[in-house]
Amino acid sequence: MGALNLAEWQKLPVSLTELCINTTLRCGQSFRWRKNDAGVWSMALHNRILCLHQDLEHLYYKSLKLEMLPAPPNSIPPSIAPGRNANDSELIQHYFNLTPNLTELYQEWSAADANFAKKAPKFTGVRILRQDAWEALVGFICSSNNNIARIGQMVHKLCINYGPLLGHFEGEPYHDFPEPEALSHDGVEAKLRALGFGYRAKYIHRTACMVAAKPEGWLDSLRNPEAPVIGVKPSSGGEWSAEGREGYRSAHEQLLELQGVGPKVADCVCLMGLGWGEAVPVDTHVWQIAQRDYKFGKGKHSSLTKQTYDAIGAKFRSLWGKEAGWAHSVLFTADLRAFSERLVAKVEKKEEDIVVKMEGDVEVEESVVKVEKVLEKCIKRERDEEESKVLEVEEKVVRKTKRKRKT
DNA sequence: AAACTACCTCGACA
DNA sequence: ATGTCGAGGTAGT
Repeated sequence: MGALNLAEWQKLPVSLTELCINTTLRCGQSFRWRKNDAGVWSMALHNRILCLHQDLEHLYYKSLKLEMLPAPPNSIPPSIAPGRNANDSELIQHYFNLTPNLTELYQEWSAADANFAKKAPKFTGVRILRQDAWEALVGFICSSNNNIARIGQMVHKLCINYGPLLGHFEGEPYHDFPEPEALSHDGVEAKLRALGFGYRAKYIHRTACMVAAKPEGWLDSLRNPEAPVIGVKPSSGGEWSAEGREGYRSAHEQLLELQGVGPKVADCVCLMGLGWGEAVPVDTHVWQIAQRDYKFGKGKHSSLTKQTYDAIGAKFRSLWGKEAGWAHSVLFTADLRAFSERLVAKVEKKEEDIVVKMEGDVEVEESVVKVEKVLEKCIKRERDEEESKVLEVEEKVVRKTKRKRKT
């Protein structure tokens, strides 16, 4: 751990069950956050470089003083009302969507759904961010047929090549996310292809052209009025129904007109960029969850057609209610490969103990390595199965360890 | 409507 | 060492 002088930071009292940035910032909602060895998260956001750190009781934050040139490069900070400059505290409350009581919501979802109650306890503090809608749109266009690591690389390349430079932190340049106009010029598609975007290059360029051609503020006009940009008073989001509110359905429909935007991407933008909590993006993970835990995958809904897609969303909305997309995100996170180690955390602890005890014994170290490989396979094979089965695997692996140690 | 197929790239795995 | 596979889908038949 590096020397973190947290006394210099601002802080907000937040429990890990209300917000866990370590999970929330890695679960594939946002693709731009970086974490250093000292446990500091950082990202360029709204004309500043924001740094975060979290412990058991507080979320610490500070934004870097930028030795910036007179004119801010990007005169239109996204998600903030024109002419208004949010302070760090406002920005964090807004970005992390801190108003809803997540602990209470988890309780409600658990009471309504035994499967949620079973899966959620190891994945508390997963909160839906309020990201800039345009950034979310482009990020999720990149997500098609892709993995989270590469999406992050692609978004990073977009910022480096087209986004305004805000400053440096720990020797690294920090760029804001590029505006639609910056991605709408001729030659962008070719360059993005050269940068490794593949077929998504065309989608990004064409969508940027379409959005740039719309009236200023068009994307934010699709927001849930209950979750407006900073500086605008919230108003009613409309009447609730299992199909979703009218405003949500309208936003979804309009997003579908953009290139590279299908139902899943549109729902991601609705949920994470436009504040519509009932949006339920159904991707391959969620489709698998729906089949495994919610009886989809048979008869009428044997494949993921548009009709099945809508039925899954309606099912989850009727089960979890107005913030169904939030609950869905918890289960999605629980299924992510990147978090599968959490299901066997105890084993890893034991491994560490063994290594420490037997330090200096070459033979044993080798056997430990072998066991780790076995563990990996177990994790991969078992990650979709019940926790009880994972526990069985734990015991087997531990016994194997002991045997190998003796030989 | 539903079912197929092509689509870029990259790291993991055999 | 080289081939195959699949990753948070979408657009076009």
